[in-house]
Amino acid sequence: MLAAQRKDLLLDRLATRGRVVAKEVAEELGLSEDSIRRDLRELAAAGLCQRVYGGALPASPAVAAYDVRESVEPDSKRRVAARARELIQPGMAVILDGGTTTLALVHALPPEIDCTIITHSPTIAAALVGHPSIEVYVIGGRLFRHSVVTSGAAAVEAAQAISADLFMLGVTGVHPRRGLTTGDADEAAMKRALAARAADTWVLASVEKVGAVSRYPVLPLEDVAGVVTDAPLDAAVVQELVGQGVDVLTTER
Amino acid sequence: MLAAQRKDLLLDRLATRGRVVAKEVAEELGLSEDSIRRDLRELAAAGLCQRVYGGALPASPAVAAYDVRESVEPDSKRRVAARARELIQPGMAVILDGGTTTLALVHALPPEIDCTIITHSPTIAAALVGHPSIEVYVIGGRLFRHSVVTSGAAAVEAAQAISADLFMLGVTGVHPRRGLTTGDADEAAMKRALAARAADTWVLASVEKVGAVSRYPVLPLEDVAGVVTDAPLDAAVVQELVGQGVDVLTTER
DNA sequence: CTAGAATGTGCAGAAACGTGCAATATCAAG
DNA sequence: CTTGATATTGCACGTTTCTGCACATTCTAG
Repeated sequence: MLAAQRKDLLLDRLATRGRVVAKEVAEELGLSEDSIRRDLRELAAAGLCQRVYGGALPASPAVAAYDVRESVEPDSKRRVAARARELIQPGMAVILDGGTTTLALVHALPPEIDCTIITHSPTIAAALVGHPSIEVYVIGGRLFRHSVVTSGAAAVEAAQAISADLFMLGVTGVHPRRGLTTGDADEAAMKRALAARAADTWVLASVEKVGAVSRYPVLPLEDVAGVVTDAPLDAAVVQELVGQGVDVLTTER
Repeated sequence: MLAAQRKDLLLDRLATRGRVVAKEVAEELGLSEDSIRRDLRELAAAGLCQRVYGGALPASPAVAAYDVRESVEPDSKRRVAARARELIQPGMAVILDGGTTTLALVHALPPEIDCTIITHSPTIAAALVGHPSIEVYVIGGRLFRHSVVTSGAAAVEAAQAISADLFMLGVTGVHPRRGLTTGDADEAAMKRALAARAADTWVLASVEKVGAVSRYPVLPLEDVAGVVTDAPLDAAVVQELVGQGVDVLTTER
């Protein structure tokens, strides 16, 4: 086992299990705790994890991540959600991605609206209980902790069985040249699978996402109907998007 | 369980339940109250909580509004959950039914337990995000509002693809002659489908369910491994259940 | 006021840690 | 193929941290 491989494994474990115990990994890989601790020390120095007594935790704790994200730009998310809500008409079938912005969209929906919502996010599904006239369909599969959605092979397969008018897509990066990106490969594939099942895909991008780029590509900008954002219309990045023929809905009046 | 993780857990509990009782957490995590108290002392020193006799409260009183939720959750459900938790061993695959009792079971689970949980309840799935070492699998389908679980043909079909060691079943009626019953026909069918996928089915029945009968039959008592309840062992109904060969686990010591 | 529970402190054993060092593996140049 | 430089790994040892217990003290309910 190469040292670099081992570090990847450690990061992977941090992402999926939320922690690494030095003793456990050492035993599992058949080498000394010293080596594991050395790796963790280097990862921590690179800012990729947080060392604690006994092992390490994610730099941005996977569990806390969701709560923390909820507090990032809440006003911006609410404004984007309010604008995106106008795209949803009675009778439509809409796929909602996971994430805090789409959750804000649920809260922004009129309680009496009559439509079908399909989602792979347990959080979104639970939030929709308060809307009795909405028919809710949950896409099952393995739960991916970081953003609290189902993904993986089973989820993609389940997604093939549905079709919808709209897909409200959340990503962590919207960039004029790099397109739409997110932080996890499996999640990116799931988003693509969902986009393929909807007639139109709209991207919800609160202000901090516009111009950002994450590691894994989701879709090129040509494949979406447009972007709903809170970024000022005259910002350079927004103008660049418009210049590429992307339909940009802003919250400005 | 890492010490740093334990502090995260304490903060999480403070945020979601509005309080922490040192004795409870110590028992749950299987370590001494001293350690919990030490943690709480340090968190208090960092201004992250407020120590009180017996445990701690959130530092900011705004969060304490959730205290209400805690008090409406009947102790009976918590006791049943604590007893049922002992049936779950590391490495098992467990199907969790929806409902408040199974949700209490999730809260009672040791955070570091290493097992697989399969559920058709988005609420349960979302609650399990706090348990990084548990692999969570969500059964998709149409959302049935009353108890916030997926059911219907698609959900039953998805359930066929899984198998488990245990099924923790929640019903609204446990009766010596009428067996297990619930309030919705579709939901009853879903519960049957799940029971068929597990080696053993245990019924979680808080005190008000024992002796009650609802409209739709779920399973006969012969088909379950046993009942976990909070009802007194010497109650007539419980004796009648035992007389029928039902294995009854009570919370009495 | 009193009994029982919760608390703080000091202490000791166990576990984890960092550092220095030696053995081994890897690799490039000669 | 050999040699020397470099990196990796495991071990030893002294240090730090964590944890549970004992005991004296403080707090709360009745």
